[in-house]
Amino acid sequence: MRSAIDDDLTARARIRDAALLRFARDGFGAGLRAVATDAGVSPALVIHHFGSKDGLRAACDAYVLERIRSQKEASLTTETPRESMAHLADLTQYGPVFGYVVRSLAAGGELASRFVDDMVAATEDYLALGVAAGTVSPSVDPAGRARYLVAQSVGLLQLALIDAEAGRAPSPTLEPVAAFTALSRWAVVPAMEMLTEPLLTDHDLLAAAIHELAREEP
Amino acid sequence: MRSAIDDDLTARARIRDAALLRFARDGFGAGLRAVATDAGVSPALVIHHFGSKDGLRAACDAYVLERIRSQKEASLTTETPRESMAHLADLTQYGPVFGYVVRSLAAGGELASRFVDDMVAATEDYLALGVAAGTVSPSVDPAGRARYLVAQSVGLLQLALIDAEAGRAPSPTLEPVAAFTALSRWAVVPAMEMLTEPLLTDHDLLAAAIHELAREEP
DNA sequence: CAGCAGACTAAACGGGCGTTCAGCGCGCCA
DNA sequence: TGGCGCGCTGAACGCCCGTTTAGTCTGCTG
Repeated sequence: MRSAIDDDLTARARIRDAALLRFARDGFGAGLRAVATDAGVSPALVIHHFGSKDGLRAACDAYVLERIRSQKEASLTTETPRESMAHLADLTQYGPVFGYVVRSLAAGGELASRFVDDMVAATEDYLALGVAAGTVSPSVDPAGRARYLVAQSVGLLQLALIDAEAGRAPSPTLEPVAAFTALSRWAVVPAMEMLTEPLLTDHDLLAAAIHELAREEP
Repeated sequence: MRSAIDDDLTARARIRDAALLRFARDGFGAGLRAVATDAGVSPALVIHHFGSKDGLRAACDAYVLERIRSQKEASLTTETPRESMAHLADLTQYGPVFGYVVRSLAAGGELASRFVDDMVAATEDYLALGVAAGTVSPSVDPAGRARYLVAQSVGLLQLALIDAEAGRAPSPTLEPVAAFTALSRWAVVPAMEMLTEPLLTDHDLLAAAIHELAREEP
C-alpha cells in the first residue's frame, strides 16, 4: 500500500499538486489542459490517472483531508497547545493546501462541508479546554457557539477573497501569508473587542432569545 | 428616459429577470441558452440587448444595486427604524434579488465588494444610532467593528450555502425564507450570547492587541 | 528473448459555449 | 404607399471543454 508521501515524485503526484495550485488560483472552472501543462504532461494522462475531472478533484479533496488529518494527529500526539497554535499560524507549511481549502469554502462541495464540520468539532474541543482553564466563558450552547465562530472565520476569509478580487488586498489563495497579515491588521482589534466586551448592553436579550426559541418549538 | 419600472414587461426586462434567477440558482457558470430559454427568447436576443454575457451580468448587478439603493432611500424617508427592520426581515419582497446577492458574495466580483461596502457603511450608521441610544457599547474602532459584523453575516450565509449544497439545509439562493428560518434556529442563541456576554474572561487582551498593533506600525 | 503491463502521448471526437450574421416581420414616419 | 428602423430569430462559426482511441515506449517477468 502506497502512502501519500513516497508518491511525491511520480507524475500522478505532480498532476495532483498542479491541480491543487490551479484550482486554488483560478477556481474549479480551470481546464484540464491547464493543469496538464502545469504538470508537464498530456491532458490524456490526467484522465488516465484520475478517470475524469471529477476524479481529479476528488483526489485533491482526499489528499487535502489526509494532510489535515495527519497534521491534526501530529499536533495532538507530539505538540503542546502553544506549539500547535504556532504551527497553525505558519501558513507557509501548508503550501497550496490552504488556498485550495479557501477556494472550496467559496465554491461549496463535499470537502467544504467536511472541512467545516472538522473545524466546528476542533473549535468545540478547543473552547472546552478554555472553559476548563477558566480563560473562556461557558456557553449555553457549546456546539452552536463553535459553529458560529467557524462561520465568522469563513466570513473573514470570504471578505478577504472579495477584496482580493477587487484588487484591494492580497489574495488568500495566492499569497496566504500576505493576506493573513493584511486581514489581521484590521480585524484583530474588532475581534478582541467583540470577544472581551459585550456589544449589546441589554444582557436580558440572550434569555429572551432562548425563551422565544423554546416557545416556537417545544 | 426609461425607468427601471415601466420596463418590466419588455423582453429586455424578462431576460434580465430570468438571468437573475438562473445565476442565483446555478451560479454564474450557467449558460446564455438556459437564460434565453427561461425568458422565452432566442440566445441571440440576449446578445442583441446586452452585448455579451458580461454585459448581461453587469446589467443584473446594476439592477440589483439600484433596487437596493431605492429600497434604502425609501426606508430612510418613509419608515421608522422598526418598520425598516420588519421590511428587512421579510425576504420574500426581494424575490430573486436576495439569492443573486448571496451568489455574488460567494463568487466575488464588483457587485460583491460594493455590496459589502454598502453593508459596512449601513452597519456603522446603525451601530452609531445604537451607541447614541445606549443599547450598543461604543467601540475603539467603529468602522472595523462594522466590517467585522458584516464578515460575520457573510460567513453565516456562506455556511448556509455550503450546508444547502450538501443537502443538509434549504438553499439561501432558492428558498431564502426557509434558509433564513433554518439559520436562525441554530444561530440566534449563539449570536445573542456572543453579543451580550464576553467570550474571553481576560479583558486585558483587547488592550494588548491594540498595543501590539501600534508597536508593529507606528 | 518473447510477451505483457503500465506509463504516456498525439490526435481526434462530440458537445456546449459565447458570439456573429443574414434576414424576417412589423410598426412608424415621410 | 414606400422605406426605414428595430425587435427578433435560425443557423452557423470558431473555440475550448472533457473525454476517447489507438498506438508507442519502457521495463519487468517468464
